[in-house]
Amino acid sequence: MQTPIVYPHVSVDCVVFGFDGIHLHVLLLKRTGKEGETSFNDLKLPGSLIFSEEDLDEAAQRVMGELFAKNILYLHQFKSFGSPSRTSNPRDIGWLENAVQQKIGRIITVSYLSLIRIDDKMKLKSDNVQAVWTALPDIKKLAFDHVSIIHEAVDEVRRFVSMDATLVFNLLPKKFTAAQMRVLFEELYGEKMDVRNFHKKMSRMDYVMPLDEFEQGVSHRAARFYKFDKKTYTKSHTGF
Amino acid sequence: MQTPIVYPHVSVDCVVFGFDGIHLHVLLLKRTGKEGETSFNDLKLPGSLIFSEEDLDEAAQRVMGELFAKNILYLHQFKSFGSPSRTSNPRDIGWLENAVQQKIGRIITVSYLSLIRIDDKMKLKSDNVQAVWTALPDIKKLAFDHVSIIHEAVDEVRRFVSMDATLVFNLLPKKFTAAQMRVLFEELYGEKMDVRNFHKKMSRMDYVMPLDEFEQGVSHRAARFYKFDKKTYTKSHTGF
DNA sequence: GCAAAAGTGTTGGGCATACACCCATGA
DNA sequence: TCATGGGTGTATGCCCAACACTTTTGC
Repeated sequence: MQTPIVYPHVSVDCVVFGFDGIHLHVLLLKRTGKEGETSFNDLKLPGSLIFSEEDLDEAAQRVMGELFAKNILYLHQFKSFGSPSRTSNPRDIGWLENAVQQKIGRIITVSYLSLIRIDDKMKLKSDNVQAVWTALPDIKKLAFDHVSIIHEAVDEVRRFVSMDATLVFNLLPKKFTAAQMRVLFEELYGEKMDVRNFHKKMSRMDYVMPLDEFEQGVSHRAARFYKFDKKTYTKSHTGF
Repeated sequence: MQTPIVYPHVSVDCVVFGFDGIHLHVLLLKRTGKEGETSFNDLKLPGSLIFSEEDLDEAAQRVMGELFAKNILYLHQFKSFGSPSRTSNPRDIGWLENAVQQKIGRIITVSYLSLIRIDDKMKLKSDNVQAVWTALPDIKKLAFDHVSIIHEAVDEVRRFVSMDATLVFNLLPKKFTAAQMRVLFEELYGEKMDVRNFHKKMSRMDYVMPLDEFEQGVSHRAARFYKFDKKTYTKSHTGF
C-alpha cells in the first residue's frame, strides 16, 4: 500500500433527545476554553474518547452514565463521522488537547442517539450543572461538526419512529394527553396532523390505555391522560 | 481520565449485495494466509484500513473502485463495529499484520453496504479473480466478525427497502420481469407474496414501465419485461 | 394434450382523510 | 357569551388480502 495509513483517535458522541410537551430538545454541555488570549464559552455534545478494552456501545453507555443517575433504556448507534476536516477548527483541537493532555490529530466519532423522558427520575446528576436542554431551532453553532451530527440524528429518529411508533413513549411523560402525543408527532414529522384522525389512530392502539385522570386547572376542557402499556404491546406483537 | 485511551486502527468494510434472479448474494474475497506451519484459505469482506486525509465515505468508495470498473451508485454507511474481541482470532491478526506490514492491535471498522446490478457493465475488474459472489445461506465462516456484519447489513437493507422500494432497482437488471422483481422482494422479506396483488402493486407504480419485449425460449408463457423510469419517479416524488 | 409459469377480475375489510359538530372551561 | 382547545360522528375513497380462473408455451 502506497498511501500512509493514519492512526486516528476514536470517540463516541451522544445525541440525547428530550420532549417538554412543545418542542424537541437536545442535551448539550457547556464548554469553556481558551483561544490564544481570549477565552470562549460554547456548547458541545456529550462524548468521550473510547477506552481500551471497551466496546463502542459500552463507551456510549459510560458517557450517558456520567450524565444521568438512572439507566438509559434507548441508546442506539446511528452513524460514524470521520472527515479529516472535522478537526480543522484550532479552537476544537486546543480544547481537546487540553482536556485529555495529549496531542490530537484526526478524530473519528461514532454517534449514538438516545430518547429519554425529561422527568424527576431521569434527572441529571447533580454535578452536571453544565448540561442544558436546547430546543432544536435554537441550536446554532457547536463544537466540531456536532450541528450536522444532530441534523443526521433527527433524520434517524424520524426514520425509526415511522417504523416503530412506540419509540415516542420514551420521550413522553408516563401519563400524557392525546394532544401532547400529537404535538410530538408533529414536531418529529414537521407537519400538522388531523386531530380526529390522530384520536382514531390512538384508540386503535390497544397498548395506549386511557386513564380516568384528567388535566387540572386548564382554561378549557380538561384533557384525558393516557399511558403506554408495554405488556399489552409485547403481547400483541410477539405472536403470543 | 483514569482509564488509558486506546489508539486503534480504523478500517472500512463493504457489504456488496447482488441478485441473480433467484437469491441474494454478497461479494466476498478469497483470503490465503499462514497459521503457524499450515496455510489456510477462507473468505472475507472487501475492506481496507483508512488512509490519511481520506474521509470514511472516500475510503469505502476507494475499496469499491478497486473491485469494479464502473462507478458505484448506491453506497451507504450503516454501522460501525468496534468490540475489542473482534480481533481475538490470531489467524486474523497474523493475516492482517502480514498484509500491511504493521503491528496491529484493535481495529474499529465502519461498515458500508452497496446494492448493485450483476451485469456486464458492472463486471469485476479483471485482476480481481479472487472475488466470489456467495448466496446468503452459503455464508458460514468468514474472517473477523464479517458474518455478523453481513447479518446486520441484511437487516439494514430490509429496513431501507421498506422505506424506499425503489432501491431494489439497483439490484434488478435494466430490464426485468414481474416475477424477478417479486422473487427479489420475497428474498428480502423472507416470505411469499401474492402474485396477483404484486402485479397490481406494480401497475400502480407509474415509474415501472411495461415494455413491448418478452422473454424468449422459455418453456412456458413468456413474461413481459419492465424497466424502472427514474425520471418519472423523481417527477412524481419531488412535488413537480 | 399436459405441465408450468404468466397474467387477470372481483369482492370485502381496514385505514386515512376531511369536514362538521358538540363539550368543558376561564375570561 | 365568547374564545379556546378537547374530543366525537359520519361519509368517502384508497389500498390490500384472499380468492379462482384464463392464457401461452415447450415437450
